[in-house]
Amino acid sequence: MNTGLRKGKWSHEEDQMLVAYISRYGIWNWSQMPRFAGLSRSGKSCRLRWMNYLKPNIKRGNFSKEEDEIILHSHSVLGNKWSAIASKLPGRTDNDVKNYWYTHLKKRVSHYNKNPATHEQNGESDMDEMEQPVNHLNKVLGSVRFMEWNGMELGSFSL
DNA sequence: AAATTGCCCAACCGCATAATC
DNA sequence: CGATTATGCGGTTGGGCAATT
Repeated sequence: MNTGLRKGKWSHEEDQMLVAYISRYGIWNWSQMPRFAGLSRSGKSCRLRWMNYLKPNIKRGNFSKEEDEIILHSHSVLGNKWSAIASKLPGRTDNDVKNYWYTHLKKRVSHYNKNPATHEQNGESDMDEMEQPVNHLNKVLGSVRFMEWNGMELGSFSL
């Protein structure tokens, strides 16, 4: 049964609508919000998009060596507790950590476990180009609007 | 130049837990 | 209280792009 809700990648316009709505009314109920915001999306989809992409202060760009260390160590202690691991990394989301783990870190683990002291010396890190953490919201909203939106009390959203 | 393979990650799904009725 | 509804989490994957053949 098709519910008529959109799925898949978020368009620029949808991003705008979600941010515009949340910036005005905050987060009160994910499952009801999309119809008030004029979005043909499930609440789940909206929440995910916000949490992983549109929410302020999300760090983008490559992970630092320090972040690698924290993830590798935390994972060795906690296992696949992505949310718990991400909470140790300001600005990183659980999804990002999970993706990064599977795509970049997992292959290092056997070596890391056997030889934690030396795992650093092979220059296997992906940190080379010093790339600027592009704020995607600038593309979405334009920097002026973004600033006034980002400047408002984020605490009132309860993240 | 075209086809194939590999890599990456945004977003999905199902389920567990928490909140609300 | 039990039932229903909302949120949060982790595993998984579709599809785009890059690299390779």
